[in-house]
Amino acid sequence: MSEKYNPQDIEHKWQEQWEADKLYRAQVDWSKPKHYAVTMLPYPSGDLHIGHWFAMTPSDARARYMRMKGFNVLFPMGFDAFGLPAENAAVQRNIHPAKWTHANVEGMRGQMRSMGAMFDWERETVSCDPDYYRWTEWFFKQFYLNDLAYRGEALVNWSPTLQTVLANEQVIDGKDERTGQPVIQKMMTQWFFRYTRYADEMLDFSQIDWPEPIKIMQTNWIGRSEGARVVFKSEQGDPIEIYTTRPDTLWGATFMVLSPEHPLVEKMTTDAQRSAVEAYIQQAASATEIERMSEDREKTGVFTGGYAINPVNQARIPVWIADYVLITYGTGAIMAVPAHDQRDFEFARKFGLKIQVVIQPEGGTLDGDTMAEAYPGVGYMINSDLFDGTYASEDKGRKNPAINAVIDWLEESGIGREAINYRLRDWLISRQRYWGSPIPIIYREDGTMELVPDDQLPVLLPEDVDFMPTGRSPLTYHEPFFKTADSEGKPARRETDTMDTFMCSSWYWYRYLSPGYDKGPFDPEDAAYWLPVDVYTGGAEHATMHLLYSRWFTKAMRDLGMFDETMEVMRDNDRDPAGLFDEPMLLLRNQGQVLGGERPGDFILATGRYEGEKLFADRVEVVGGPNDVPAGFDGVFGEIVKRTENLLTVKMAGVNRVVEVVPEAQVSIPGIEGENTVNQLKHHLEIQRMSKSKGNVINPDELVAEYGSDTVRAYLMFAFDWEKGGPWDPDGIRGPMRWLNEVWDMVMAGPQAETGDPASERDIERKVHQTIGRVSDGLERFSWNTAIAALMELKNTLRPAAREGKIGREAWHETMRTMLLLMAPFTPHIAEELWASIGGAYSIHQQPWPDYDAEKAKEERVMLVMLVNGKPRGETLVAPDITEAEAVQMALESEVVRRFLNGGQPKKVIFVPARGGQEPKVNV
RNA sequence: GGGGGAGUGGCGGAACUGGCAGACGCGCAUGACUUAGGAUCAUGUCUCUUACGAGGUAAGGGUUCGAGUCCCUUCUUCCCCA
Repeated sequence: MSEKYNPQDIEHKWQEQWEADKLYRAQVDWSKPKHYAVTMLPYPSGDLHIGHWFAMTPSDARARYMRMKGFNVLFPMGFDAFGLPAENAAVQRNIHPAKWTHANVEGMRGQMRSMGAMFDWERETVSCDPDYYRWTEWFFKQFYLNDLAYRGEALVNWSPTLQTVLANEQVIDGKDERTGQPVIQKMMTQWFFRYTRYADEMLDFSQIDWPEPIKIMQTNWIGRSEGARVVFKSEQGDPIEIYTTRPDTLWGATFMVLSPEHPLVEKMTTDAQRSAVEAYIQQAASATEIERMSEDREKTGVFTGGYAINPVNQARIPVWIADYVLITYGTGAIMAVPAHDQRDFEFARKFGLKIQVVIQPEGGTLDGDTMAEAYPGVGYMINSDLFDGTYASEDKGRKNPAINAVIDWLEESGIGREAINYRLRDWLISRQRYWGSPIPIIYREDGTMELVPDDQLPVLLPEDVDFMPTGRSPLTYHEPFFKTADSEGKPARRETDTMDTFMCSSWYWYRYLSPGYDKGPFDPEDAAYWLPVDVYTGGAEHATMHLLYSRWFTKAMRDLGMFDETMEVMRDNDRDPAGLFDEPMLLLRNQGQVLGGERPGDFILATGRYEGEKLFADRVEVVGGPNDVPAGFDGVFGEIVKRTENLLTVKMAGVNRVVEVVPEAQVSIPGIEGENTVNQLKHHLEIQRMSKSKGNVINPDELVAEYGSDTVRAYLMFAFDWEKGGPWDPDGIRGPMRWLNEVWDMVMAGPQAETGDPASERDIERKVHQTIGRVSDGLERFSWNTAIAALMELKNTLRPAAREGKIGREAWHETMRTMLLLMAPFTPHIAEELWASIGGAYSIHQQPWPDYDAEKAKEERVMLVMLVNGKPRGETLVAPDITEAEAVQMALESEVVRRFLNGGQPKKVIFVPARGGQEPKVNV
């Protein structure tokens, strides 16, 4: 027996060899078909965790497979390097974000090399490098020059104590995460991209193969609705435009509701109502939009004292303000039709407003005074002048006869017009942070603004900055940065907001193509060959953000002519560019998350009132462990094993106890100053999801040191449903470890006989071809676990046969060669080493993928399964291509079937022919 | 609150268009070899039943010759908006 399998001896060796030979450098080669595979680039948090391996190594396996299939494969890697954690580190540890980030990039790049992936490191891009963000800024300029970027008003999180804007992540439960100070919602001027311009096009997925849930989520996120815009007038004559999806209910509008932020509120408010209105506006400012959209919430609102005229029937209706109307959706004002809209109904009931029925269900007698809930359904229009009797179906938009007729009439009479509305809002890209790409804008003394000229790009982030622990961006108090001059040399102020990091990640796969190129974001010569991205892999959590921004970006680039040159080069090379620049990635697949394994939960002390076994806790304290329980403590204490909302399951003396944390409970969490809330407790107790702060990290470096990279790769691809992910099980890795050990021993042992047993060799050949089919299919379908299961099965078949000398020298070599080729994408190092040991030519990764031969894979005899009423009753050996007539006859004549039919006649006879590796079946 | 998933042995999971549920692996059990075993090898491993057989894919209902797969109701759970 040869030496034992020791991954440490071979993995590093081959990684260096591949690197030295530039084995994975991808070069444009028009004579070969290309394959551009991208996996989402990581944020350089400092530590590569198992989740990165889970996302990247299967993508690598597939890229390797495509290469063996004959494609010229580009598989690059980079870092999404701007973002808040670097700034937090700067405040907490007094390290400059750039330094922190680059150190992390260094470290992670090194860790990533141990994956043995075929990343082309010469194409690495790091989004915080000036060489990269120069082009992020350039994109901003192009969007601005083409009316895709503009300045507008938006609600932001404003801290009155700190006098600064906070990012959403910095706000928890309406308070600043760090200081616990209250945060209010305030309208401020921000930069936007015209996201909704491509809303309709983004609803069209016909050109891309993306997972169905992603398409549904994006569709709902865009939220297209059809309806009408109608102009009401205040009694003073000011127009108040509203948007409605139900213009057929206009006659039932008995009041109007404006968002508290609506510009007309002040003018409409009467003196008598002024103080109430102002108090309400202040109260509304402290609620977040998510809270305001919640339908369960008790409706609140205040009468302005003003009235408006309903343009369809001249009715004088009161105007209210309420926080369930959002300034950022539609027009910030609604007509309220309480009879047919549930939220309006609840509002009207609460404040005693009139409810007027205008859609009557067939044969029904709805009455506004007595109805218990809004009736949004089907019926005939009533109390609607000339439209009385028009049928309102359940269809939306123009398909509904009532809506259709009313829209026509609104347009004829000039009261309103047909309109499409989107839930999607424009993309707010301003961030009040330091560590992001600067916005290349200068504000001049006269109030106008100008763009920073191209030859001055990038606007560099200053390095000599101090971070104050307030959450305020240092750019706002760094004079050398913001004090500048305009094109005429007059004093001017530079924009101190930076761009959303989603901007950086919306175009990085273009930069990979030519990372050093300085005449544009990418070189058309490279782009013409590689684009578009053929396969994109990453987490589904990016469904409505990154993946939608990316589509918008590509469409905008296309319309601004940024691909024109690329298309020219394509045509020069006889490649038709039609439709290739409408979408960034043709095929998308998502992996799930690998969760941390078991770990000790947080230990808490809780006291309060008992109801049976359950404790309603009004005081909860997070402590280090059992040693921190005060003597004589009489509440519930123990480890939290589970948390659902504010229900905690606490393991106390081996018994699980349920603790409900009441909303006003007094909570204390070490490390978070001031008075803590239930929400912070919830936040703190995210016990499952893996992250460094939660202490249940699986460190891939340690696993690699113990088992080797190939085993870790194989385990990650084998033990999970890739799309689902799941908790890490430290024991399961033994399976793949044994597999590789046994493969190693088997190959190293060499052939045990000069000539083998012909029948066994035929069986082996069949198994090999079945395996080629199954492994290829698994790789095509992103079903790594079934592919590896097939390889394990092959090993299980080969090993005893080889050991017993049933495979002759020649067949043995042929079989092992094929098996190693099939393993190469998954476990590249051991495949290379064993390949070399049996005399294969370097490198196995440059060999063609084995051909599948269906004839060789075919079984000679298969079981015919005979079922009665869907239950298997018997089986018999037949030829795989048995005809229906033969099979049916065989079944009907068989003893088992006759016995189960019990002399009766079959209701129906169904024959299912053999297909896809399954046996033929007869059901009677 | 809204949106999207997922519930299959002790565990991870398989079952591609409805067609023998539990492939492959972990764990476990029994035996073998060992000074030893967290090594290796062999066999077994959904439940009930002596057997014939019956039941079984979160719960309940439906469609079908046939349902883990399709439809309806309920429950649980994870993710995203955060």
